[in-house]
Amino acid sequence: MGDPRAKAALYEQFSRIGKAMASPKRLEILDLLGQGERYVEDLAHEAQLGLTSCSAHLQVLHHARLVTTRKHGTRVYYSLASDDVARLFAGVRDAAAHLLADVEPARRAYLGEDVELISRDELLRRAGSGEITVLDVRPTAEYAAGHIPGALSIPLAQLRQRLAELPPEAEIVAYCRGAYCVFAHDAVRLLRANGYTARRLADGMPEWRLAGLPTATAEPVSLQRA
Amino acid sequence: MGDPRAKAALYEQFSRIGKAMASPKRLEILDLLGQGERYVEDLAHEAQLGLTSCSAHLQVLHHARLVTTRKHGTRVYYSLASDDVARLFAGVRDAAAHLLADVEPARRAYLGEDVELISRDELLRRAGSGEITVLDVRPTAEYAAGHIPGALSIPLAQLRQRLAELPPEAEIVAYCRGAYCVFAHDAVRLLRANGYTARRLADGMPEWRLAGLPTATAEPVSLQRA
DNA sequence: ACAGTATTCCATAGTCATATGGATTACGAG
DNA sequence: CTCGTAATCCATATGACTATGGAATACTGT
Repeated sequence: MGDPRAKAALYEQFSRIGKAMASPKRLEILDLLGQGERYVEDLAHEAQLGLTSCSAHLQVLHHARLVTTRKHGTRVYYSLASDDVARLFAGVRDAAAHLLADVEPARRAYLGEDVELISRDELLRRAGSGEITVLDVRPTAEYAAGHIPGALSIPLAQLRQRLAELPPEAEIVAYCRGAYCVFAHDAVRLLRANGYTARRLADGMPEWRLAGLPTATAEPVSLQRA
Repeated sequence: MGDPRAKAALYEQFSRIGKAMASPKRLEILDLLGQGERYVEDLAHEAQLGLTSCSAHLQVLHHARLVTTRKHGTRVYYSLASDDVARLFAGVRDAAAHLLADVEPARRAYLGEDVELISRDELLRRAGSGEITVLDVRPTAEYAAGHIPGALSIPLAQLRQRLAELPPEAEIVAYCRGAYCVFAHDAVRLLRANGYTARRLADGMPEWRLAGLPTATAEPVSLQRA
């Protein structure tokens, strides 16, 4: 049946991927990197980690080759090694959602009440007619790194002050990092409270990209940096 | 940006799946369960684990809901919770193969020289014509749990004594548990050394099933149990 | 009810993972 | 060349994971 030590060595290699995804903080980092490259301090802040812990987690991900690095000036920018990694993260996240009963209460506790959804397919069907305004509520840097073509960029933090930029009659579809990101949830609730017709795209930018749909980069349609 | 504790709790849930796949032995168990249900002692023997360690690993997998149990008599049979789990394992394994340079040498060390391949597509194209004999070289229990319709069952351990059962002129396609299983490799090498034309199906039973292709169960075409 | 077997539970020892603070390295600006 | 900043390296304390042997539990067959 073959050399047991060689077999163990092979599964040992496979497990490097599993080990890299065995920490909640590392999964959070992978999720963030799915939006585009980021440098260490930024990731540490966003994932609520100490700088050294964050760096250590990034080393683990790098050792498992899930991320690549690029040096620019004094900063080190990390990105996902490939779309396979984004798919892998999505697989783990969705498997958890299907298999673990505790995910649903945790999701509700974090995201709050459900808001009305629209699927990617429906959005694509109705997008051409001009009756829908697509709104990207992520930070501008993530919008710049890749967004749905034609989407407006208003980060959630600025949305309340910039409601006037939205066409009052159109139906608004807000999207963000994904189904487990608060931004679009909060945005839809804010918009509806202000009389808009608004729904949330069922998933976020990474899924859009993985579905092979076109994306646009750079030059925000709107102004930036609050 | 939402409650950090709630966010941590959510990613904590996701990481339960990652933690379950963070051990080489547990991945080996998942791979085995992809062939069909198995009881604890059998798994312990096949994965070269002590009984209690194996049971403990199975508890971890069960706690992450990757496996389900069925009691029959004094035995507990474990199976994968769903095809999603088989897909998830395949994703981790294939990600490792793509991302980690150390996988290829480990594969060669375990499986030996490469043997000639045939893809699922080519097999399907040429299967109807009768020029190909499909040979399942896994243990009979795994054949019984699900095999390619029309495949002959000759477990690798019996192949040398039962060469006469194979049509001498036909081209033989051997398959087993998957691309990282020794059985089909050894079978093809044995067949070629005995003058047969033989190739290995590029992947195994789980991939066949996940591709939505038909499977047959029970009643081996050939006799059994050496 | 009793003996036998499969599995799980429990306690333990050794190893590995995580977070953190201080020192070190690498780079760019002046 | 020197200073300031970003990131990594190093040492350490704490907590988690793994394998294993012995005890306890659950079920079958007689």
